[in-house]
Amino acid sequence: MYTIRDIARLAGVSVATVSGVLNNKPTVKPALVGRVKKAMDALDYHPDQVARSLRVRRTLTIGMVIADVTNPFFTDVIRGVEKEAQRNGYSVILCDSNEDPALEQHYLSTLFARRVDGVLLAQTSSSSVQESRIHKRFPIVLIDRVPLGFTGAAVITDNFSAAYEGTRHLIELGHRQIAIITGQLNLSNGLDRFEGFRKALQEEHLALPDKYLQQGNFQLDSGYRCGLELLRLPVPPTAIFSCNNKMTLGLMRALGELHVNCPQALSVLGFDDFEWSAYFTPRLTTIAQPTYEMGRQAMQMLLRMLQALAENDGQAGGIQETTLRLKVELRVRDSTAAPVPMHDVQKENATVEISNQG
Amino acid sequence: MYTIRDIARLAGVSVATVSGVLNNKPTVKPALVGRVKKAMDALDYHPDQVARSLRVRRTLTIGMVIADVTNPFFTDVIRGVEKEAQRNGYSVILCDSNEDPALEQHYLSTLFARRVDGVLLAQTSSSSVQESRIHKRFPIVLIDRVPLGFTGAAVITDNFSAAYEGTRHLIELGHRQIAIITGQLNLSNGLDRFEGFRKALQEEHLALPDKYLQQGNFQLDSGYRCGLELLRLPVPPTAIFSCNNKMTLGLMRALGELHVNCPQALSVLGFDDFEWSAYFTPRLTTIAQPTYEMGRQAMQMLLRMLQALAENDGQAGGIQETTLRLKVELRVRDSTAAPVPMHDVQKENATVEISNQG
DNA sequence: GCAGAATATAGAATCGATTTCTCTTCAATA
DNA sequence: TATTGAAGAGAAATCGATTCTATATTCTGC
Repeated sequence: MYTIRDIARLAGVSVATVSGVLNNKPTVKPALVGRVKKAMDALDYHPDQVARSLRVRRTLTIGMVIADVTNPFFTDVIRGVEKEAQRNGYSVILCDSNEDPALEQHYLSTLFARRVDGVLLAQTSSSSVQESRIHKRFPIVLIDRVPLGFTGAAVITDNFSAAYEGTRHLIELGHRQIAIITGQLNLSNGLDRFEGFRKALQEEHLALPDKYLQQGNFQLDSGYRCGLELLRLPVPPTAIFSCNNKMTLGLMRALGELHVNCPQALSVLGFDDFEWSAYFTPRLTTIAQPTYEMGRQAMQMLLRMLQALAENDGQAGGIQETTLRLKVELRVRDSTAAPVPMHDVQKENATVEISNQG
Repeated sequence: MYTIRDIARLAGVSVATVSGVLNNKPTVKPALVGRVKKAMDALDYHPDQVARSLRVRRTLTIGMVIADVTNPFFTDVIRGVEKEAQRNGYSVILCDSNEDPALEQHYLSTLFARRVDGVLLAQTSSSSVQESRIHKRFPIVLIDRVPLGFTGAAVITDNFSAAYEGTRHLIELGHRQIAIITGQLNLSNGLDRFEGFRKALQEEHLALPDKYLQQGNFQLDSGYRCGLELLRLPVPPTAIFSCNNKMTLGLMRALGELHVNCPQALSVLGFDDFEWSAYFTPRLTTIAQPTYEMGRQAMQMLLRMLQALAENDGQAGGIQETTLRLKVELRVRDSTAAPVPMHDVQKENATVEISNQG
């Protein structure tokens, strides 16, 4: 393993000159640049970023802490982050907190010890980032979820409007008995979706019976359980709004098991689009978040914060970044349709019974 | 930001003692350990891993280069890697090569410059790792794909047996006209799956018409295109073996568009299981790779290599790691069934024509 | 051709940890 | 009491870059 001194010796120049070449300093004479580069090629020299990081106090590395790499929502976000990071010479240390606040804390400490320049965080509990101690360590951009009332650096989607528009879609199809399967309500993504839903119902003076409000936890299993609950009600809803991709899958499973036809007997609207939404039977109507774009924007915001820090020589100041709220897109496919009048539904159910026995 | 000297001063000990405490050296007296720890707590001191890495020439960081974070196969592998890495104090720098050999090369260079201790690599082209230059830089464990004839450090699945068993399943159901949609054949995963398929056919003296062999590229679109191709043949197959998850989705889309009933008119067997295989209509019969376990095993293999290197003081030697080939599991669900006798199929096709027009 | 400014380069200090070396202190043992 | 050894203080070297300072060199204008 060669060092900058080996290169300097071979090229017959000083280490400062080699460093100048490495950092494209304009003061180095072209003739020397050539000699130095030739020496670097000859020894297949690659400067040690660790040493460089120690000296310049920048690692060109950021940490990304997410709740679940397995969720296609996050993988698309990762793609956007990675792309933008790579374009700017940054590497990304990925940490999967697995929805565990303790593990999340542990990862944040590790990232700090490794002196990452900044962090992108999809927090699992609202408490962890409240601590200003953590914010003092490095710039943080929140993704997808923010604590209630948070207005700082973050990239999220306009969950309220999204849920509102989605629910309007169901109402406009003629649905009056609409149920919801929510996620956790202590973070913005869960709560705002519910509030948007509720507002749409209220505007139309539609009731939301207690039984029609099922609280899940964004996991597949909760969608399944809440789905069974709803479908077995004496008066089941004619449409269900499921607040994320995994719960929608669980819900579809419940439909399948109870042989409930979708969309004839029940319309399903799911939050989060994903590559295979369009391959389901029926093709799912979803609310698509601009996942890739969220990743890109979050990384760009973090880069701006890092730049500002560098320019102000470590002092906070300059333009403060504020929460960026991206628009979503309603993708109407085949899982939502006008409700069938009540007696028709009962006929439908009768048919289902027969096919159950057959 | 405090340094080890600040701690030493505050605790009234030497820096060597603080270092001893940090590294759990048994020579430091318990009383001093307490005093040092109190000082560290008081200043919220977190030792600089960058400085440490420079000195001890280990970063406790590994690189992971994969072809597509968006593929659930890889995200499950990542989970396994992350878990095992975290348990051993390692961090993971994730790089998504996006199936681009040039980008893969770029990432390998970056990882080297950052002095990662080792690399896990799902290579996109067989050429890149052949270069011994790269292997000299750091230990590498290949995942999922190896160059043909490779026997070094790698964790893959037994693709040959998997494809063989899967094809046997189709044959035992009574299928005689079986087609395949393969991936690229220049890497082990693509080729071995095809070979296993071919062997099963040969044993039963079943023909493989040229038209029944469709070469895709592991992307969704190719599964769709190859699927259309197969379904429009004058004599379409009664069963199709699709060699990865994305192509299976594309194939299912082709089925849907042509209104081909699965499994009545056509059986589909897909390589790769994923969380939502069981939520399709029909539920997909798949060959499930132990993805999480692959990640775990690969990380463990890399850790063993690192340990061996440390013990031999940087000299290669000791036990050489060899390719680990994990078993797969055939998950029979509803997309495969016995073929319908020919005249029934024609009836079926007739129905299809009608419903096409309707 | 030369003073003085501008600039290229050499040499040394630096980042913050680990580690080595010398030397002191104190306790246990013969 | 003398001897041995352990624990750790204190100072300095080290990892491999960057960067500051001082020196050497080139350039400009008269």
